[in-house]
Amino acid sequence: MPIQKPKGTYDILPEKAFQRNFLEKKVREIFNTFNYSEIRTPAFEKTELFKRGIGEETDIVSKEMYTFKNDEFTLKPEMTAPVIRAYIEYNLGNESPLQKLFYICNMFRRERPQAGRFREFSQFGAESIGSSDPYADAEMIMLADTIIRGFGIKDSVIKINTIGGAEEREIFFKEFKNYLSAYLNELSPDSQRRFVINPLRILDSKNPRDREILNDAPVLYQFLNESTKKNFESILLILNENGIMFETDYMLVRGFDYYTSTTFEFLSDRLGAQNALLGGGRYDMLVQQLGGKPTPAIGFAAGIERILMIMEADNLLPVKNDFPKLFIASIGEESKKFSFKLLETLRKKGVKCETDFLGRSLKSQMKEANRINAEYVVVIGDEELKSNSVMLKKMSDGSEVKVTDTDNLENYLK
RNA sequence: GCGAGCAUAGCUCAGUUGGCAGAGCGUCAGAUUGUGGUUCUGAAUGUCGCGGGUUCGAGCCCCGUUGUUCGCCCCA
Repeated sequence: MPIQKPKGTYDILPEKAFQRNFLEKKVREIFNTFNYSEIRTPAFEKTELFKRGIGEETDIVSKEMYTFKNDEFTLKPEMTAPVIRAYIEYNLGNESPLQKLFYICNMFRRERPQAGRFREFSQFGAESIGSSDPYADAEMIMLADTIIRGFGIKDSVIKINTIGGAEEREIFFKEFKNYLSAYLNELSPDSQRRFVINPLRILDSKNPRDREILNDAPVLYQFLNESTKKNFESILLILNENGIMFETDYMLVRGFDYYTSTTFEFLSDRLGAQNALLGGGRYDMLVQQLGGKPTPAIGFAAGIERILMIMEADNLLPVKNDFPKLFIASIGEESKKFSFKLLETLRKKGVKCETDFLGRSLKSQMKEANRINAEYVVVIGDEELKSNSVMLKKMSDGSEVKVTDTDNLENYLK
């Protein structure tokens, strides 16, 4: 039995690699325009980081992490905790009161694979650390919006909510649980479980009966402080003033414990059962929680596979088109020697070119040149060696020109 | 962790009540010996996912197993 790739992973073959490079290049350009700088962190971290950062009770930490070496280390399941760890470790807050960082990297979660869900997957994301200004929230959402629209994705909907701070939520939970306790038996088994572990997640339930019950439930927003609400209103106003289309959704909840106040998602209904293309929010307590000074921060992460999925469906991805400029065909040993030298000379000058390595007939070499979409072909045979000149053929129209200055062949490859 | 579907050539897939393993695309070669694309001719490539069972006979039926896809959960 040949060995296969691990479950939930994928190989990126050349055609796909080309598309991902295209996507990453575009993402980098936009991050750069918004003055975000790239940060890279190790593929694995101390397990403790994620336990403290994401929350021990979350599904990810409790059952989806790839942990090894006596539970000491874990392949990163998300990027915010590692970025904040580095922020604290290198005192980046001292270097500058506002750090704007972005990343593009792979992450690991031991989930059952599904449409748009993998065990090793890629995200790009940004973290803006140091500001609690509503304009920082707005910038983050506009940055995400610029990237998503920049890809030509049109039907993604932005949903925004605020979930307040821990104290505000405590008050809400009291009322919320009180209300739900009357319906406890009617709730779905999942929601009954959530009732104990993480009541906030019940707001997210897809179960129809759960949704009915939620219709008359207390709304979190009403339990938030005036300042929290005011801040949220400011963000919405700024977005409006800048032409960003969004919907507020008081049911929007996110999976990690570190979120406070603003949360947002970019949704699409074309991702199978998954619907989030991008998700993020404010996490004003995390830096402190991980041992740093109290520092407000906000960020987002976007699923690259999910974005590619939509772009593929909408024909927004480029086809690999980095073809060789020249194919050098040769006939016989002597000419092969000469051809190989010519190949090397041109490559040193930066010309993308190719020759035959299979000892094939001239006809086959021509076919090969055509197959790889070489723009030009030269045939090197005895005649060419004798006359020290070559016929340069343009494949698109079959036209040929005689070139005697073979040392500077690149000048004729227009 | 739970549920459902699928597994035949490199790719996409046919395969009849159980009776010789197939097509299209791709790959390779040739169409008078130094010029591609179009066309024509030909060729190679399969443990029918794997292991059992039923049967004179299994790609097809049954059981198990692995992989995969989709959904639940969760998330990007």
